[in-house]
Amino acid sequence: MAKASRKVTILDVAAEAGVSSGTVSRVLNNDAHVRPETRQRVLEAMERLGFVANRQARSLAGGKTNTIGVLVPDLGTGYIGEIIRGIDAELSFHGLDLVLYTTHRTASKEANYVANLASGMVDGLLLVLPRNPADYVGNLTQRKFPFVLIDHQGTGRDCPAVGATNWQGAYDATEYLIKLGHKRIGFITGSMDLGCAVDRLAGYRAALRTYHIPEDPDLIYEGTFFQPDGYAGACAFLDLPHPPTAIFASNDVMAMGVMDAVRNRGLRIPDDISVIGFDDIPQAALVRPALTTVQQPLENMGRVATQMLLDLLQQPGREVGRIELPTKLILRESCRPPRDASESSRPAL
Amino acid sequence: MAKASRKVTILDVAAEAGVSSGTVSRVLNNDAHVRPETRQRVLEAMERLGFVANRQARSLAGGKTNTIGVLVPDLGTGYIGEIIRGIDAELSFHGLDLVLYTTHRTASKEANYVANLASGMVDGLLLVLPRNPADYVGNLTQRKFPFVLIDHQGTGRDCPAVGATNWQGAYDATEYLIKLGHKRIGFITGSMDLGCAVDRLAGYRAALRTYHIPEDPDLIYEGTFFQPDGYAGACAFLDLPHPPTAIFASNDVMAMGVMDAVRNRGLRIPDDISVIGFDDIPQAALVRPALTTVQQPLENMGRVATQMLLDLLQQPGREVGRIELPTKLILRESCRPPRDASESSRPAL
DNA sequence: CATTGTTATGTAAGCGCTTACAAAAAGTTG
DNA sequence: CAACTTTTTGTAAGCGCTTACATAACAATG
Repeated sequence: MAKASRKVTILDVAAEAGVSSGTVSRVLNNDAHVRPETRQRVLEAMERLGFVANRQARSLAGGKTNTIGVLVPDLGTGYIGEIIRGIDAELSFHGLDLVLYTTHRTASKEANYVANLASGMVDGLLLVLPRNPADYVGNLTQRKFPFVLIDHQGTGRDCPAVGATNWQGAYDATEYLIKLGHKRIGFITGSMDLGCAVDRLAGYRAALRTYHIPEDPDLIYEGTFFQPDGYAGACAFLDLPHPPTAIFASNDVMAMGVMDAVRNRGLRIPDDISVIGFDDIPQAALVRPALTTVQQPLENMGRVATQMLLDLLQQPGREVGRIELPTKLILRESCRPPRDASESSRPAL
Repeated sequence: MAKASRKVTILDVAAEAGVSSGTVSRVLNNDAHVRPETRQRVLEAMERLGFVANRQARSLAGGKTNTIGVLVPDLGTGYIGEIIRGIDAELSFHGLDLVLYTTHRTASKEANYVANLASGMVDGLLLVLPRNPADYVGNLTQRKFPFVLIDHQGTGRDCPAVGATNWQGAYDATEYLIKLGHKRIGFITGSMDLGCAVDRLAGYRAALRTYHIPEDPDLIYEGTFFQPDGYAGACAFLDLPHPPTAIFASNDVMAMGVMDAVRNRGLRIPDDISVIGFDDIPQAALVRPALTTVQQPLENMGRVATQMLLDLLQQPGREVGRIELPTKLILRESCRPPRDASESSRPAL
């Protein structure tokens, strides 16, 4: 008995089952207008011949690819991997394929991929940490092409997007440090061309304002989400005449760089300097002291974005806004009240 | 001027340029038999109309998909991400698409995907950490369907594969611990249905034999490459009447579980227990103390495997064997001589 | 039993492109 | 200039499947 082969087409199955190719196609597509006995006969013929449908032909003839394009800035970080895991799970569940493209953080490459993919190559797009969505969001929306942005803010227009409460997360983390008694809190930003980085900085600033702590520009270091920037930012802060007593980094990887720098200065965490990160990647719990961080529901973001996209596939042009999944402050061991804090200096609650 | 749209076909371009669709196709495929002036005219018409070729149609008519299927057991770990990064880079360079499938470590799902994908859906397959290649390797080889196994051993036949020197890597790591003075070295295996796990255990055993250290079955814990097994294995070792002074885990993720368990016992790394992992995923350098580990050239494995596959695409049926890329022991901070070691107890060099 | 309505199946055009083969055009040689 | 060769282009079948429409078969009703 022959196994799966390129040569078995619906014509072969039709001949084997004694029906037309149209009926074979109906069985393939679970059309209701097939008698159960006929359906069974066709399915058995498929099994006997080892028939496997040709996806290209189905896409071309049916006008659908059953494929979703996923654009990511790069690979290899746990952050992206967790999001893709959620995407992959949802797509698998719905029998859709995932085609992966890496933009290498290049805006022109991103726009180029989008233009190509949205021209019939995929049924929809998931754009993870997009660089310049303003370049193409208007066009996609006008054409009712289904897409969802993941972890993004800032196109100047309402469009399908899933993110986390970056602002609130950063506000909560800063507030927590303030309530511990910290009045000088260093902040290391992410890449400021990304909306999530902008929101986290804004949350930090808002918490300072709420508690009437003046913002000190020397306590804000612009980073790029990479570990060396955490290290460099912490060194810059510790070189100040009045160094901070706490450092809040915009992601866990940079927070680990901060921890390195603090230790290299012979200082202790959290006795001398408290540290907070953002993301709650698995390693945050593994470092010592275990990192206090703002947890992002990465995998769930992937899932929710995919579900949103699938809804859009069913109802093209439907109005969908932004969904923000809650962040959560995860308290571990990297924070404590500042050394010179006393009860009288605590903010009134 | 109209931009990319599904509606522009080669017929439109042919009309615009005043040639036949056959000529448009020749230009599309860089056929030599087109006059330069004609070619230019057609390219300009494509530009004017915003033509984008339909990939499904090209695949169906031309019999090639220009797509490579990549099967992985799961996502979210740095290990897989690094390999995919290498694959992605090579495929991008050659203008091929990457379609990603996750088998969720299920052998039947793996075999099913392979059967489907190898039936004209993709031009070739890259199988990362395959579960049961013996199920389908014979069929693929017989049909001259191009595939490459990544990080695999044990199909009982020679076939295209890229791996790392697991045996040598484990031998080197164990040797290093022995030379530090450790005589009781715990070993946590990976999933023993994977060849790489088998090789690592074999390398560990070989090093013990070389230095005449008797193998103690209580010092070998069978794991599955997941972090909880590292934790559980370390707990089992530390509960022994004569616990080990060092623990070598078959991958970094489990090594991090070991670190957790050691700390929860109030012990210090490396003062009380030395720890070694395997892989050198990015996170290995981030934990504290930084993990000594056997580095696998993950990204390069992805690259080399992809190059091998591209060669096979050009010459189907060509005989290709296994390539092993060298591992490398990366010394960091998680190891030191055992507490009771003295110079006289060091093995003679 | 005749009529009407519903379900099931067959037929064939077409999805967008490739490519073999035929025809036309261009170039070379004696 | 005629004959021959090479290059370029047009034509049309076909890749494997979908699906609109026509036809056949079956069921229900008066």
